[in-house]
Amino acid sequence: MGTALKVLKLLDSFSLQQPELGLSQIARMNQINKATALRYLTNLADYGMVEQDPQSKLYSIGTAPLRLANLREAAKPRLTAARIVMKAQVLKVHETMHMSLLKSDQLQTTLVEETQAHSVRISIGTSEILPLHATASGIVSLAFGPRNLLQHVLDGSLPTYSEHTLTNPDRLMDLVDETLHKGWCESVSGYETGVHGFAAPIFGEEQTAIGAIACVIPQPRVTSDLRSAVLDALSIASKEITSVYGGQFPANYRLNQLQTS
Amino acid sequence: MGTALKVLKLLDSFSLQQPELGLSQIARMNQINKATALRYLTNLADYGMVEQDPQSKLYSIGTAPLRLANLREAAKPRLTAARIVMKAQVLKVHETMHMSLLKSDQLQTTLVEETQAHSVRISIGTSEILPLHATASGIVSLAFGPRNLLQHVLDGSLPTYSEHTLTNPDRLMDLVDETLHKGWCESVSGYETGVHGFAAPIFGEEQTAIGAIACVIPQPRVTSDLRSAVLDALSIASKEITSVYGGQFPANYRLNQLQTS
DNA sequence: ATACTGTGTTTCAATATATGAACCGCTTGG
DNA sequence: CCAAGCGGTTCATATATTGAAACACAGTAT
Repeated sequence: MGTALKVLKLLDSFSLQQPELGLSQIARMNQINKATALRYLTNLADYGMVEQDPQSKLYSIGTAPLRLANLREAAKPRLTAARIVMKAQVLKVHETMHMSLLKSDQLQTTLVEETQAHSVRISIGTSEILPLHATASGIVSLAFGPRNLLQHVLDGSLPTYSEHTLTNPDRLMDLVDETLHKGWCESVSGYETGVHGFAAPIFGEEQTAIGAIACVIPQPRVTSDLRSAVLDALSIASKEITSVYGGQFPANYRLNQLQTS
Repeated sequence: MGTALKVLKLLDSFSLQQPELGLSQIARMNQINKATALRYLTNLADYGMVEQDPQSKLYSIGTAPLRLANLREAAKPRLTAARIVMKAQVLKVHETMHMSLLKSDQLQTTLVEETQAHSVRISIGTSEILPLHATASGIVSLAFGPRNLLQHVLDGSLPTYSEHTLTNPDRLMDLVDETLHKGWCESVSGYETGVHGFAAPIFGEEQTAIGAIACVIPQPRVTSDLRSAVLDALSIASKEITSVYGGQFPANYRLNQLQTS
């Protein structure tokens, strides 16, 4: 492994829980010599990747990442990058996918990538607001999103959209729990009759989902082979779009293919 | 110079004008061997600092900076970091400073750091909207901000706030031109009588100001020594806050102490 | 067809660079 | 008052970096 890569990996020492670290601490975490750690950090600081508080001597993330992030956003906006990821997966599973993002309490459809493989396909409009309790994307958002969101939905009314819409708070909680364990969610005709929805979370800051990536399929086409392919696609898209948004997966998150229930 | 720093400096090859670069191009720009450039870029790509388009083989900024920028923003928000910078300068010049940011067409005061050194000092409220044509911060924003902003202001009315408010579009243009050359602006009683305002730009994406940092002083205290100290402070604050916002100075920008006119 | 010029990538001996144990000065706490 | 922790420095040793040359490939002009 090159020296430069080892230097860059020091950046992974910093986290939301420990945004500031001392020299010896960093050396211990990465199992490198203190002198080496100092040289690494000096290199990072020279470029602005980290900065050091003159008083406390503690290191933290610097301003260079902000500059580079601005540059990236200008050159390759998040939405564009996310769309590219989705296109690739749609070409693999031949089913329509959409991405929705949480705007305060609402789940807003932001990107839709329709498959060209079938004449019968689901059409969703951009900017559509999805009900949190009645869609796979919504359930995923409740399970992995901000803590207060679930309570807020349970406190409100749970409108009925189809005969299969979950309107019982207890059963909704069960589904959220199951989703937390599986890492993904399947909604069977919960929003529109005859439509299966599969969704996986998109994470922002560690631990919290900022939205969901989903695949919607007309019921007759759903087979176990297709389900398996869709989950693979969602797993990849979830990872890559999370990365495109600068997010991080919680340490314990995994998308489990096999249904454990 | 350490290898790691040389590797990091490759990131400076990318710009808004050239967001995608090839291997040979990068090697030439940085005057390093092609093989070395490849190793450097591989290191950067392994960490996600850059990414390579599989088809075109071109490199661009990757997603790691987004992740690190999120982390930094969570740990040390821009506003907090900017306030720290301002505090340090206020302690040096013993005069009140404020930072204002452009929100679409309006210049909104966002941070105020009052000096404790004088009993007579200017008080400004946060969230105050500053007139673009009548304050030093406003003129700086017109000079270095978005292209259409100046035209928009000239098209509208220019309200009078004091007997010294600039209401003549031609003289306003002159002041903007002068500000463009000097890199800073002084407003004498243009907004409130008896108040001198000094301002320098804060840049976001290259070439465009996102706001201004200013120092406001009661007229009787303004001396040439103080003016000189204030300009030094503004120069430093302008640089550091621009950096804290992940911005970059235009290549030709410089804050000129000596008034050339 | 053929030679030319530009890619990106690989190899390997020469050498410049990174490494880590020991040490220093300092602060903290028992 | 000593011991243990910290951040930072030194320098001989060892290891990782370097760059010329050669490679395969893709256009482009001869």
